Order: sequence, then C-alpha cells, then structure tokens
Amino acid sequence: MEEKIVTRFAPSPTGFLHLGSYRTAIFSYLYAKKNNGIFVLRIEDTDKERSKKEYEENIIESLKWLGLDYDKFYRQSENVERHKFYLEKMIKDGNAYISKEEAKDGSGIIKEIIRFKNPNIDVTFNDDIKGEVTMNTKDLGDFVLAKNLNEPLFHLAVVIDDFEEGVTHVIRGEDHVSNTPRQILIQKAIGAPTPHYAHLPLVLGSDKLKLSKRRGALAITEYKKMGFLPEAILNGVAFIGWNPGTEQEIFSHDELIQSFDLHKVQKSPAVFNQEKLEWFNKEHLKNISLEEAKERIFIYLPDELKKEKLIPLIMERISKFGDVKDLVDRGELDFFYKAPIYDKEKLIFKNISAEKILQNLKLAHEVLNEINESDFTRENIKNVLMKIADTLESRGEILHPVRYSLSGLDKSPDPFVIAEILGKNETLSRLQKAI
RNA sequence: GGCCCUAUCGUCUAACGGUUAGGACAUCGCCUUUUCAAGGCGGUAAUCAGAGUUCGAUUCUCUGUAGGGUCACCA
Repeated sequence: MEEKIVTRFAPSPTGFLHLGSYRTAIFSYLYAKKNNGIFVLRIEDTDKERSKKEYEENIIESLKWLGLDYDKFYRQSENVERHKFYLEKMIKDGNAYISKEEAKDGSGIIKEIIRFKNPNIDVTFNDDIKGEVTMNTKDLGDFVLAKNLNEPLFHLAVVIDDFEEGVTHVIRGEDHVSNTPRQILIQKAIGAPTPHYAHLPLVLGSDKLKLSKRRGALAITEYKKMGFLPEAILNGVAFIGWNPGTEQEIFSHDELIQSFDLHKVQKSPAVFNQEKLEWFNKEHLKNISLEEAKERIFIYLPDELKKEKLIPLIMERISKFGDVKDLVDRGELDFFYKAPIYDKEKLIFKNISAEKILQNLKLAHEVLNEINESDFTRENIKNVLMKIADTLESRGEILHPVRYSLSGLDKSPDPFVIAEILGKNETLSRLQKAI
C-alpha cells in the first residue's frame, strides 16, 4: 500500500531560529517533496510566556524566503480541545493521573498537575539515520503531561498533533532522541502508531559546540540582510551533514528535491563553515540575470556609480550583494566618478626612470586620442596600448602608469576596462593630469 | 554522573572488505598579455589509539580515548 508521506517542521516561537533549525526544516521539506508528500508547519506555542508573535512572523518570513512552501499551517495552541480530549481519555484509561503537588516556583501553593503512568519498559525505535536505538524509560518516572487539562506540555502535544495530522516521518534534531521513548510511550497509551523517526546530528559552530544564538549564530533573516541568495542558503545549508554522493555541489531548489536522500545524511555532527556558504553564494550568483544583479547592486551604489557597465566588474568582486557596500565604503569604486588624487611617485614602474614613464604616458595619450569616441572600447584600447607595450622591455612600463593615473590605486581592474567605462574624455583628462 | 549518539585532510565530505584513500572550501605555488578580481593548472594536508576477525580492514567486533546530546510544571 502506498502511504502518503507527511513531514512537519515544528519550531517554537521563543526566539530567532538559526541555520541549524532551518536545516531540519529543509530536510523535512525536501523529504516530503521528494516523495510527493505533505509538508506541515506547526508553531509550537504551548509555552504562553515565552512564545512571541514576532518570532512566529520571523519563522514564516524565513521559510518563505528560502522557498520552503508548506501545505498546512497551524498553531499548537489552536488544538487544546483535542489535547484535552486525549488527556481525559488517558486519565479514564488509567494511563495518566492527576497529582496534587507543590508548585515548582517555591510559592508553596499546591496545584493539580497531570502525570503519565509510566509502565517502565524498554523502548526500541528504528531511526532512519541512527539505526536501532533502545532506551530504558524507568529513569523518566511518571513524567508530567500537562499543567492542567487546558495546558498541555510538549510531549503530549507533539504526540497528539503528529497523530492527528497523520505525520509519517518525524525529522528533527538529535537533541530530541532522548525525548523519543516517552513520546512513544504516549503513542502506545492513546493507540497511535509510531511514525518513522530521523534524528539529525547537530550543526556545530567553529568552536565545535552546538550552534547557538548566544555564541553568535545568526537568524536566517540576517543572511537575507547580508545579501545572500536564498537558493544559495538552501543549497549550502542542505549540504551541512548531507550530500548526494556525487561530486556535484551546486544544486537548484528542484535538483535538491530530486537528489535528496535521508539515508545519506551524516551520522556525525558537522561544523558550519561560513566561507563555504559564501562560495555557494558566489556560485549561485553566476546564475542570476544582469537585470536582477543590477537591481540588487544599485541599491548600495551612490548615484554617480549607477552604471550598467560596472555590474560585471562588481559581480566578479563580491560573493554576496552586501559586499557591494564594503566596496563602496572602502572607496574602491570612487575613481569611477571622480579623478583620483595620488602620489605621482606611484606612477613609476619598478626602476624605470620618471622621464621614461612620462614619455610612455604621453604616448598613451596620443594613441588613445586617435580612437573615435564611439570606438572607445576595451578591445580597441587594448589593441593600441598593447602595440606599444610589446615594444618595451616590460609591458608594465606603460600599462602600470596608465592604470595608476586612471585609478590612483595599487589594486584595481585593468586599464582597458577602466578607460572604457570612464570614456574617452575623462580618460584623456586623467592621463593629461599625470603628464 | 546515568542513559544515548558519534569519530576520514584545518572544515564539509567520497570510498559493495582489495583505491596511489577521491572531491569541495580554506591554504600555498605557477600560468593567465602590468596590479587586483575572475579563470586555469598544480602542491601541502586525513582514516583517534590498541587488540581481534580476515589472505587482506577506513570499512566488521571489542576495549580505550576524545567529542557531543539529554536528564524541567521549556520546546
């Protein structure tokens, strides 16, 4: 019989989620889509004090940005009635009981809470990633199911919601392995089937400790702000602890779905590497249109630099759009709209005499002046300049001073490109100034 | 500490028990018509340790070691 696959992503809106959390969302999504299944987003907001609307919105925005469309959405708090139903049933069946206990907050107040009647058995489950795991539940004792009939706690709510939504595959972080036995116990008590489990190894920070907000892990929306491409983040994050087993690394959203295989997920934790993520982004940057690049880059540029010709040049110098801001802030693009101010000594190439350099500069001015304004392209500029350069001992004798007089920088694009972008007039004027 | 999980280059990883242990990021060098960027080519670099099984272990078993997770009226 063909079983309809249902997976879910069940975050609690108690903070901004980092890459590690989104990786579990990505895997759940990919697994569902790969199998023509259903992907559910469930906001686990049973903790009323800590849950915030703001975080819920951030989760939704992030998922949308990444392109992880869910087929169903709901908040756990909307289901207290069915939680209550099962709670009452469990009490009636003798699987749970009401216990009068002193509140944990030290107030001394006696409250009634609901505890699970633990049968104290060994629980074994087959994890799609870890294999068979057996745990004794004796140490758990009669754990708490709910604060009261209307305030269910995590384990109870998870089991009931997964059951009611027909979740077939629970894909979640490794930190939930030890929660699994008690959830299976609850399933047995209410007569629910046990879904497949796949516990993902953790994502570690560069300090090899669990990725956490405290230690600088960023919300996914921060990557958006930095100008990363969502498909690159999707690709890069999916590759933390997983790979399709081929040597291809750059995958589109659809290719990821096609290639995803839960069984190829690594068993050991993985250290997150931002440099590699930037590389993924750079690779995906190659796939975007000039139009889009223009749009994304122009927002960081001052008006004087909003020239289409600058786009390719900028594109090969950035790994994410936010880098454009750095380029601008460092003044590396300034020479494109204002004549550089520089030390004339810097025009000297190696140990060539100043006279010789000046002479070359004049020569350059002369030949460039002969090019028609409409033919002032990098190819033509290169042709005439190289013709001279090849007669010299070293090409740098002319190429360096020309480049320097145009850019005023030790490091810059080559003189042909700069000259073309500057145009004939400005190029000649800067050359003239150097002479 | 109890329970559970894990262990290949610095990092992410590949390798039906038989490979010169492969790739990618990073790094280093060279080339690419001056510098930078981009690109190309190449180099350095790994099977945690010790036993066992086997003709042969990165691969299977055990022990050790080292990491990690979890032990709430949070999720």
